[in-house]
Amino acid sequence: MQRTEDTPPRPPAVSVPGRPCSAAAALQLVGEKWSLLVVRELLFGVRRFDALARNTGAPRDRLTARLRSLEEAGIISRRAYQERPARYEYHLTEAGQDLAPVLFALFSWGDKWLFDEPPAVLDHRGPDGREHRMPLGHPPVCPTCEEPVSMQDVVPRRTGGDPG
Amino acid sequence: MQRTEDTPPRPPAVSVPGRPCSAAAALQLVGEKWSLLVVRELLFGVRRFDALARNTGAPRDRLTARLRSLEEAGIISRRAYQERPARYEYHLTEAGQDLAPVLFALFSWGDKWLFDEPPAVLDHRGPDGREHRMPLGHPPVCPTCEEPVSMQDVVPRRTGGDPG
DNA sequence: TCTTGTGGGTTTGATTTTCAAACTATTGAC
DNA sequence: GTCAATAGTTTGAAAATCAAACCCACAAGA
Repeated sequence: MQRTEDTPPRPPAVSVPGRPCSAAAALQLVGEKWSLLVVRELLFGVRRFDALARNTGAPRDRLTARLRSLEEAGIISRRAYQERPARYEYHLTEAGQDLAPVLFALFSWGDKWLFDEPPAVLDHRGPDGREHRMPLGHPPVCPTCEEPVSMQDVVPRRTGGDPG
Repeated sequence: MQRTEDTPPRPPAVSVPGRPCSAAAALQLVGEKWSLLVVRELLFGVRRFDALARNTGAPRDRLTARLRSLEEAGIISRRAYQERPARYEYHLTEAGQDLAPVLFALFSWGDKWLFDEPPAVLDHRGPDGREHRMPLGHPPVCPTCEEPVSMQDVVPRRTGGDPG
């Protein structure tokens, strides 16, 4: 299936087994091994195949497969940065950049539960150009009632569509 | 390896290939297929094997394997709720409950990019006991400089440990 | 007593994924 | 003419996944 030049990359429709759920649908596109690590590297600005392989640790053939499926999912785009010899680099689409909160949440959880001292910290470059440590891991707050959200108090409700 | 009654369930140490990173470490524990969907169901209060199998869509043998590895990872605990016949239910540990933000981020991304109308919405039961729709998907804001965070402006820095 | 149902799994055998390592192809630099 | 760099592909073996069938202890109903 060839994507024409002018088709805006947008994730395709997915169907999920079990409970109808956006998170499950999301995981169908980014839940395979290495996929989110590839997104992490692209978020950090890494662009080239070899660097992606080194920084993720993914086997090269798996990396190739993931890059293809992420591209098909509209999460990354591949573009040549030179011809002869053909060389490519990978970029996140807008949908791909929007995965940053997922990575932040994983960073935060890993920092809290898996390490006494985090193996790496994130610095944020603010609008003044200066960098400062970026703390992660503020618990989610319901923007409506402004209470911290415990999932105990969250109930999923189906919207339209076929009944289960 | 038997876990004694008094050992508090805490995720074990993990090592990751590629870039040293808490997110990668987190994915080693919850990145296998079905794991995060199991956590989702437990967050929703589903407790029993059969219901977990139905609601996630996981094959029963995979579900068994995931429940065991999540337990070993200190993310869930298994307890008998009756003997004769032995019947079990599954609960999230504190570490497991802390995965809620990861699921929220996936919900949010899926809602935004994969559906015109979300297949399910989350309602929040506030402290007054009344329920209201819970909007997801506010972009992350740096708590230090209070700017919305673009990952373009985030740089990972290694902390102590062996140099790469 | 015999059957059916429920809960929580195992087992089976086939398919699919993953893996590390070796290999290829194109080109520029020395 | 040899070397290195980039972006993969190929190979053959190991591991993970799958649907479906099976199992066991018990309870309820006929």
